[in-house]
Amino acid sequence: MTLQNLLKAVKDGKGNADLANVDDVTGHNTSRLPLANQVAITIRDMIVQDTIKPGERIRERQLSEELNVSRTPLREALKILEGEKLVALLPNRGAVVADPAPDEVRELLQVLGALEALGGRLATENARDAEIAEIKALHYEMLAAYSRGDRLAYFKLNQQIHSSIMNASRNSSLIDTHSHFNARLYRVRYRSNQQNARWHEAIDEHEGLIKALAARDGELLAARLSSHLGATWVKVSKEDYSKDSDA
Amino acid sequence: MTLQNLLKAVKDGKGNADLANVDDVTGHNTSRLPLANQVAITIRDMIVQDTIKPGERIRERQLSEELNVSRTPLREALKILEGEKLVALLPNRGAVVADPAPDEVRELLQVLGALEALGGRLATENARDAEIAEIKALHYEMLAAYSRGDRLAYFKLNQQIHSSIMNASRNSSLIDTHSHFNARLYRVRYRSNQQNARWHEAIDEHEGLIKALAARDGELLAARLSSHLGATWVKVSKEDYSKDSDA
DNA sequence: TCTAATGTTTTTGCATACCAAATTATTTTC
DNA sequence: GAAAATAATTTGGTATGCAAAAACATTAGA
Repeated sequence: MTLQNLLKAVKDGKGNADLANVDDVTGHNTSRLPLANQVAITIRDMIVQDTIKPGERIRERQLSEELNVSRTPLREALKILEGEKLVALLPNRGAVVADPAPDEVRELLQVLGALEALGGRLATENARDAEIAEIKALHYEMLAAYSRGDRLAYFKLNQQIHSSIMNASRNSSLIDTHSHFNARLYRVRYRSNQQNARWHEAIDEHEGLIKALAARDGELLAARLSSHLGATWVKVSKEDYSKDSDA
Repeated sequence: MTLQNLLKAVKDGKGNADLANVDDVTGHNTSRLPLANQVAITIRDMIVQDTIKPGERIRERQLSEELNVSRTPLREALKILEGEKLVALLPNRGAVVADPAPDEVRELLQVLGALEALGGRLATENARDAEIAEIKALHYEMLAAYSRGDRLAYFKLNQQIHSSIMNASRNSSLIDTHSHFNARLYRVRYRSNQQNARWHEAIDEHEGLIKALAARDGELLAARLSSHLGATWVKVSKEDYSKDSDA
């Protein structure tokens, strides 16, 4: 894409066409966000979706040309992502996509477990019946995906269920932090989902989650959520950590 | 501080004297960090220590002159702090120091409680005996401060105890996130500490914490930590939320 | 006197250009 | 083929310019 197009697009008033200028992952409209934040969203998506791979360098001049923004907002975006630990900024050596070591993944899963436990507890207090019904519905859809062997659909529904539980907690700081940690772990869990052979244990665990939620048993749900994440670590840690692709 | 001093200090070669160029709050040497990060540390300290007050506007030209940095790294710093929710960046209106509503404080305390609960549990597993002994020692110092009616010393020791427990968890992601939330709540808790009349309940609670830690009873410590934070909310929520000073 | 409309000044958001220092790539030398 | 010297690139930071938005001041009008 040339500068000309860009200028035109920009003049047209609604932002930069190279930055999917409509919605981000969470469905929010981003076109009126500061450019740096839009850029951050774009890069974040690239990282989470494995478009740029862990350890890969991000060259700011190059990327700024690809996205048709100047270095200034791009550098700001990188600072944002550094704060989210999705990139590491090495002094004088620029940005690389974060590549959490197994130990760090274990740590992150522990924290995520604690966050989800709290979220679960709060959800049993605050969720509306309709929300619980919807989560149940997602659960059945997930079972359907499982039954079909559709790992991708399974994975996405699984994520959706967990997010929905968090949303039902009504604690926006918690929701935020959770999605933050989730982003850092997304790739690892995606890969784990593709490789893992012990699918139906996870299904059983999920069954238990839904029951605890339906019964509005906060303690039980909290306990199950955090042990669920513990089990995730067991799976992840047993996997082949060597490089490969397929996103 | 004048521009002149600044220029001189900068010329002297080792960085910017207005950015306390040696150590930050956590005792780390910052002089080789990127300027934006140094600036972020400086502003963070100003916010936490109430040098700039909640709701106050941060004018980037003015502040960049005061700190003797250009607008670019300052803007990057603000993006960092926005990610930490210590400042809010309003489009076309710049930065204001975050001013969490009571509801948000409640949310944050819940999350902090969950984080500390996890930290406590892990600490009972991972702390060395010497660490526990040190935490006990801090506890007694805190009692001394209580006995003297020295609220400031009490407060700082209290913070230190909680941080020490988190450090003993050996989970660096957790430690990070905790200190992050702690920063957001620092001001509120400081004020609460100054105003609160029910000092000795807190002392009792602390007594319980230390016992649970010494006994390496993870569940108990976790439970007590999170209810301790719950009690903090009860205190905070009852306080006078209107403006005033004294930091 | 308060409100509203208008004009002026300030600030923000972003681009561009420039440069030193550090890093990386390439060549030369042994 | 490794090491050293050299060249090319990249980063980190400054400075500057400028359009658009917001804040502020001023004046006019009910």
